[in-house]
Amino acid sequence: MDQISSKKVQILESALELIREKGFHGSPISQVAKHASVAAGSVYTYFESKDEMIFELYRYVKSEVLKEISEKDDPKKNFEDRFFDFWNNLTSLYQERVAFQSFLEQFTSSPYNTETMQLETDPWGRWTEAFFREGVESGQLRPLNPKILSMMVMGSVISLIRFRTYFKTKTASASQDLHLIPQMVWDGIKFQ
Amino acid sequence: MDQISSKKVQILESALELIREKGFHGSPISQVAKHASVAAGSVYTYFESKDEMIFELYRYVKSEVLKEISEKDDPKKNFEDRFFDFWNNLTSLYQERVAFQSFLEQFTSSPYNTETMQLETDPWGRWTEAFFREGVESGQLRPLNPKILSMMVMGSVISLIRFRTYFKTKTASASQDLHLIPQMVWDGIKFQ
DNA sequence: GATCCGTGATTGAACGTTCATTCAGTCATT
DNA sequence: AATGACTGAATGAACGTTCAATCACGGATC
Repeated sequence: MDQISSKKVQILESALELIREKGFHGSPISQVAKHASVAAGSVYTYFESKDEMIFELYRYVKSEVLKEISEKDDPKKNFEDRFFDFWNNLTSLYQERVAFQSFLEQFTSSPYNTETMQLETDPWGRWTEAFFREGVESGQLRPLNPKILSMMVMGSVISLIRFRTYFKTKTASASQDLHLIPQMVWDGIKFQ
Repeated sequence: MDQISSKKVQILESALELIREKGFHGSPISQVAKHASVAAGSVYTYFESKDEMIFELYRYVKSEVLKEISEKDDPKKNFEDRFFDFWNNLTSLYQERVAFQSFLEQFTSSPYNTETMQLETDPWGRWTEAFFREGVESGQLRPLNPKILSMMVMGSVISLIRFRTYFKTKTASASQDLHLIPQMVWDGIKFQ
């Protein structure tokens, strides 16, 4: 019953793709609707306003990321392995679904990301926090606030993806080195 | 002679502040002009269009950051000290001038950040790349492409600032741990 | 010193466009 | 025939940009 109507998802996915290409201003409802093969007016059957649509898109993307990453995590492994799984799964996901990463970045740095929005219950945020807390409690990570560890790791993932996206063509040499990044991050956060 | 007209700087600073508060859409030329105490039409004496104004703002902010950071760097010190100076100076700068960081993030993740824009000669980008190259060549950093090292460090700085901004009030405990971040980053990138 | 003129900067109302949103009408299903 | 989903043209507000009018000021003239 928590099933989201398929037309609603169609609209969200259409908005996601458009926003990746053109940003928030470059994505009028008329275009979003056209790409989703519905009429402009229909968008308002599913969302109160464009703003509300974008807030729901934010929740949607984070819930998709959570679904994907949490289901591939194996809590029975030791934490170091789980960390590299986490890293690889997240970078692959962002690589496959470029619009996820692009939308999240745009949203986060935009004024949509109000204080209210940040205080909203955030399953993905709580999951990552719990993940890193386990690392700390099992003694494999530095004894720091898991929010901070999480922030550092996520920041690196984002930097990496951005790097890959921007420097797709040139600097083939550099791309060799990219494999070393998760190790560097691990060396930074592990218990020494 | 390369002096930028003070009215032009007034407009840029006004736009910077407004964009930090309200983002690109929330910063119409009429408002930018009002905050800069000029008429809307005058903006077009200094910039061809709103887009061109935003591109110039991007160049302006990066040149200000370069000026500030490069003048405080002391190449005579050993690289580890220079790294911590770099870190502290950059975080302080972004803390003092919140609009710099906010604008750069919004710009980078927006469609303004076209391929053409990225190919433009970028003194700040070249400076940081040279900085990390020196670290590699002096044997104090891991032998990686300096672009990648630069990216990792900048990503962490940004994450830290974001963290500070968003979690200003709550989690006072966490803020103790924030001091440890540059050390963690250094442990990740130093030659082991 | 007072007055006038010319020039370039500055103004802000007006224009045309784009967009979010609405709603009267149409369609599909039962 | 009734119901509810769907449509897309119409509406009005907001915006980027233009440009005729005004202003500020330095020099020329008396």
